[in-house]
Amino acid sequence: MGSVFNRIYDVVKRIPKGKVSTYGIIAQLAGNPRWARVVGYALHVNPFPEEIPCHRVVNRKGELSGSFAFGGLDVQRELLEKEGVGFLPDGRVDMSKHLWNGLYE
DNA sequence: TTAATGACCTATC
DNA sequence: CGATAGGCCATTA
Repeated sequence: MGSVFNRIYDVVKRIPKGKVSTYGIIAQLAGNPRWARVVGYALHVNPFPEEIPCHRVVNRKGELSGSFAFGGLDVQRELLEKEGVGFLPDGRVDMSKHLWNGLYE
């Protein structure tokens, strides 16, 4: 297909287990740092939720998305915790420890 | 083709 | 620190 969406999906698929990433970083890895919103839209229409780990994608603050299409924020939180991702008392993801910047897999 | 939309981000008050 | 405003881009109708 070659569209931007596919690039975004490809990047999201590369997120290692136990790591999380932000829309901005994914956009940057996809090719353009200004595709943050496009990333959100791409995941919103997520055609293959089983292959695209959108639960590992959070916003800049580390908060989980409100319009999560998997089953709710609780499910996403459990999935992340199950993968070893730590959460802060605020209910946010510990970005300083689990943030994936695309340097490794 | 034009206009509208959105799971964002940054800067400013 | 919280709230507000603006910008940004591809995709859809």
